[in-house]
Amino acid sequence: MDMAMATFNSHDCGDCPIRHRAVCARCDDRELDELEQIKYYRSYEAGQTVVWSGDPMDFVGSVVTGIATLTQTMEDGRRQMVGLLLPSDFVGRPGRERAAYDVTATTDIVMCCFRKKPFEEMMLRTPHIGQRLLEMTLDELDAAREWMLLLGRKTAREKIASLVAIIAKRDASANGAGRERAVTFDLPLTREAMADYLGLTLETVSRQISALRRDHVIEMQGKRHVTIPDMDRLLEEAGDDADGGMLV
Amino acid sequence: MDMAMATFNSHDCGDCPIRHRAVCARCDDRELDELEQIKYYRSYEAGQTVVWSGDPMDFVGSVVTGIATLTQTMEDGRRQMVGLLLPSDFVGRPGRERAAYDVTATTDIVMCCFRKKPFEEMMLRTPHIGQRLLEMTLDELDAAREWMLLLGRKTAREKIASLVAIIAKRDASANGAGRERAVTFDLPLTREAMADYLGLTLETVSRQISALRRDHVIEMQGKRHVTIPDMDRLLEEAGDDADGGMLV
DNA sequence: AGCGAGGTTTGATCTGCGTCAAGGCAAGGA
DNA sequence: TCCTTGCCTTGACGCAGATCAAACCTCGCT
Repeated sequence: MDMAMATFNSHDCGDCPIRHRAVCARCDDRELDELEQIKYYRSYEAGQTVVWSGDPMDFVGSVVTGIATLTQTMEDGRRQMVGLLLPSDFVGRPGRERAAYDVTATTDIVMCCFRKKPFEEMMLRTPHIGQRLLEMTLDELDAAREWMLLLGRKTAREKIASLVAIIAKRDASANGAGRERAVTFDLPLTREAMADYLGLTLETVSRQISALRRDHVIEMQGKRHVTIPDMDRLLEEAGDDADGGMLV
Repeated sequence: MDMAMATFNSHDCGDCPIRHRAVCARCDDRELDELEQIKYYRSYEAGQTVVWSGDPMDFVGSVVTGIATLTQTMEDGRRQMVGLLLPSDFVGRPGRERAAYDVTATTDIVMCCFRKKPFEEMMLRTPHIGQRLLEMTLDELDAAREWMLLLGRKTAREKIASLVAIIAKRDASANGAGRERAVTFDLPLTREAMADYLGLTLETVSRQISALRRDHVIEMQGKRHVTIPDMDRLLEEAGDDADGGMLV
């Protein structure tokens, strides 16, 4: 853990603690200086909307701390979350002027943003930024496709188990955790947000969480704090293969 | 239409008729020559598997003619299609050695492939290939997210209408068609493949197609050939906003 | 302490789609 | 010509999850 923090600090891009996983991961000092010119921070409180779908969006950026979501809404109000943005995830698309989705802060967040125009110009001059962005986009595409399997074919119980497993995994890797038993963390989403992510109603989410608790697949302290006594058991409930389904 | 064919031929990459939309879209003559060195064709018959998930994959490439699918399978056999590959769509991921999904030909197909290693090297030397690949990947990501909305929130009827609309649209743009009424085309998928795409069973697919036919949203000649008397009506049934939901 | 709001849980009931089962249709092979 | 095979359609029935409804818990505010 101490090691991990040390790594964070020695690799910052200006003062972003996420540089080693972000778009500027492979930039040298000169390039970081150049990015610094067009960089600024934005912060939002839990519940605030960062951008609305269809609005002009003149920046791109990464989440530094906190959690945001990407959602799509139909005219009659049905909502589907299409992305969960955890620290170091990238938002915005070079070459597009308007946001395609609603971006909402579900906890207080800080984002490290670059003005879009100069960022695009720099991308053209600095191929490895584009390459890094391609890698990140391909990872996102894989995540989206894993989610399609979940939405199309998994049962409500499997959906909940999958979501808990994913948050546990991301949380563990963010905290540099190893192989210890009894993983523990907070659910950063309301029941309603989970429902929007999983293609369920909030009542079904609540019932299935209760059921998993009753069956000792998860334990809960209060409504948000989760402990996982046996990660393999959880992954089995999620219907994933043992390694969690992701090729690296 | 004649114009369109002329355009195809004057832009070929070697003899790929899809060059203007493929990864080599912005290559100059020297670069095309270089690609030519590492290029070869593969063809498969309807029903054949191109690669199995987890198998080593030493090439990347584009579909030239025909239609292929990307599917994911759970251990108990539940299947979800996660991508539909139409002519000009790209397959394979630079930087990964094994396929993450099953790739299957649903019609006879021809693919234009590049050996992966030299392609990756050329990508490093030729930034605009990577940029083009990024554009294509971002488009795929948008398509995947639109599909997440469909899988998570649409009814069976809306799912079928959406699928028909998407095939109609892709087909129309491939054939350079304009704004004429009464769009007509073949469904390139079996009922079972549609079910795998839509997160339904084949019986439900069949029933909903019958229902849309009964309600004159679509007309059918035989089991595969479709005519759409009123595209706006179809899009309404699909639950999309008028323009089809996609920002460009 | 009392109150209200947002989030959560739980119960009762309904329904869209899955499951199981039986046939239909067209093409190809003997 | 008949039989097989693959694909599609239709019907009957059941269930997982949606919908409607009520109440609870935990804050923060007055």
